[in-house]
Amino acid sequence: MPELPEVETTLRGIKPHIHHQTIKSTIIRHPRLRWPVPINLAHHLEGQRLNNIHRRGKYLLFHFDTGTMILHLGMSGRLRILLKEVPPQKHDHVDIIFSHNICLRFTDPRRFGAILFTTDDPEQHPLLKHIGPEPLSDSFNGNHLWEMAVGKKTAVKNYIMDSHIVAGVGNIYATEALFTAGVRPGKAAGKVSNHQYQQLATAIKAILRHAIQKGGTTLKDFAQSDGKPGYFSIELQAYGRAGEPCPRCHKPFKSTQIGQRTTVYCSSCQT
DNA sequence: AGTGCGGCCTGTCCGC
DNA sequence: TGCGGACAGGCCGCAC
Repeated sequence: MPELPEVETTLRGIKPHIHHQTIKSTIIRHPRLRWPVPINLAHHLEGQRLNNIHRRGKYLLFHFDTGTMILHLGMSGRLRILLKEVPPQKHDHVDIIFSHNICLRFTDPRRFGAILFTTDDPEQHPLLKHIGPEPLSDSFNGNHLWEMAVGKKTAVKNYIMDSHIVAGVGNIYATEALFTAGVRPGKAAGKVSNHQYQQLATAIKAILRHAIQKGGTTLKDFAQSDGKPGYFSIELQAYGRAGEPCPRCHKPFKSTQIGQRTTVYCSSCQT
């Protein structure tokens, strides 16, 4: 499922093919995503030149003179570049075709993804307005986590997955970062020490950077025509390893539910 | 205000 | 082998 590194890799994969290109047509086969795809999306896009694309958290923002298309991959969404015509498959919901006949295809089996359009400042859009700092920026650090956590009783894992605290940390990398930093995921956010938050911020940055770097090797996959997704996996130390021995202390990993999400941790190494 | 949980979806996996 | 059910998951938006 796309986490921030996959979204960043998607951005890098598609951008060279469509940057500064003009949209010829738009095909919406299935408008029922997380929210309905705007009926007038084609009206906003057709004839428009793509000025730029950038990422905010797990959102991709496509900038045009007429406004901004906001796209989220949800948990099963994919974007591909098609260099030639490829018959659409079952879950290929939206095609955006550029004037040089390159197609940007949005595929999403579970339809938790979203495609929206705003004519206003996208940073002021309700979905983006209150989002926290980018995890790889300098404004995200241990002090930020520490300061925002004062008095919070929610589990630290929920806390770092809250997009208002920091943008784009999902279940997989939250689990991994908590393991790396030695922080128990169920601990109340307000009870985590400043020292642990420094470790945690460092771990979040490191794992995201590592995953993005790994993703760089798969960029070519975004322009494949055979439908192979351009995603990748890094070696995960804790996520999905319930019952397996902790690589540090060899005690079996425990599994629990926090905020209705599967959480794996080492009861000995994470305190 | 802060916190927790319901709901949207479908592919995959498991047990019968 | 076929089928039903549980599960996974991001994240908004509601309810307490």
